[in-house]
Amino acid sequence: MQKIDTINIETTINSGQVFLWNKIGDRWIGVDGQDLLILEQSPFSARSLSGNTDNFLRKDDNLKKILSEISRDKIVGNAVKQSPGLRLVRQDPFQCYISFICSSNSSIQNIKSMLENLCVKFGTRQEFEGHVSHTFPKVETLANASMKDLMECRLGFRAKYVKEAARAVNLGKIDFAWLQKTDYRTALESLKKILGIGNKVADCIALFSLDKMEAFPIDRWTQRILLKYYKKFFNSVTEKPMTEKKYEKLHEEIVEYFGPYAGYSQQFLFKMERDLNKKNWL
DNA sequence: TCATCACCTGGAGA
DNA sequence: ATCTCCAGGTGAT
Repeated sequence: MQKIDTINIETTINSGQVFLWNKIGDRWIGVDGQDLLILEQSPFSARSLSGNTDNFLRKDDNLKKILSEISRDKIVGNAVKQSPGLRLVRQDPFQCYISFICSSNSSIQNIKSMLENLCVKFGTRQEFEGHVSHTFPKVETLANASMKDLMECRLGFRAKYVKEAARAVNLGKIDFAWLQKTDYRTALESLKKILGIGNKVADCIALFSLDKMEAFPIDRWTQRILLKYYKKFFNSVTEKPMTEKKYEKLHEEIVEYFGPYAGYSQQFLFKMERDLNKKNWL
């Protein structure tokens, strides 16, 4: 039985929050903004170019409190038991922002491929403990990238979204430090002004990089989960794609039901249902 | 406010 | 081989 604050790396990497990770031997190697991380399960070790891994691993979270709170819901409680060591990680906001813009109407493999292409074309080549990787592009680089280069990364119709989104950050219209400090609702409104960011993508960015624990991304999978296990609590949920208004209404009901750590609940539920359907991530 | 529909791309199944 | 459908959605009518 592992301690409550022991992270299970593979479970966490394969829970749908990150894309740029690869397992090489016993090591998980990942890109987080300008940083590279190497994680090993046993014996546990976490190392990075920057020297700081606590931030990424959310060492400041009170897991005991969070897990016990979200486990008050029986189904979430089972999901928590089913995926011991599953954690949220705190991602580089710009990478997270671009990643989920790229995620729209695409498959996991495809998203990963787009992001890898961006790193190779626009990132910095780095060597870390014998592994060669490319870091994520800097804001300015992506903001000034040509459409031709972006299209060569196979972004398809997302190329113009990525370009404009990067420009918005470069111009200061999007300020991640500020978004981190402000409240969930304000952060969401700000993000949704960007072309290519709707409710779902905004929620992913808010949860995975802006410390908004009440963010609860509702995608096709989450919707299925709500319909399957929580129909009587959220009677407005259907299998049809949701409109803007319905999404917001449902989210309010969700936070009311799941509480301030709804984002953590979502992570466990999502992982549970993906496993049930034998869907792997990376 | 809501329902349709198109959208780059690559992989899976018919 | 060729086609169709779909994948962690979103924007434009």
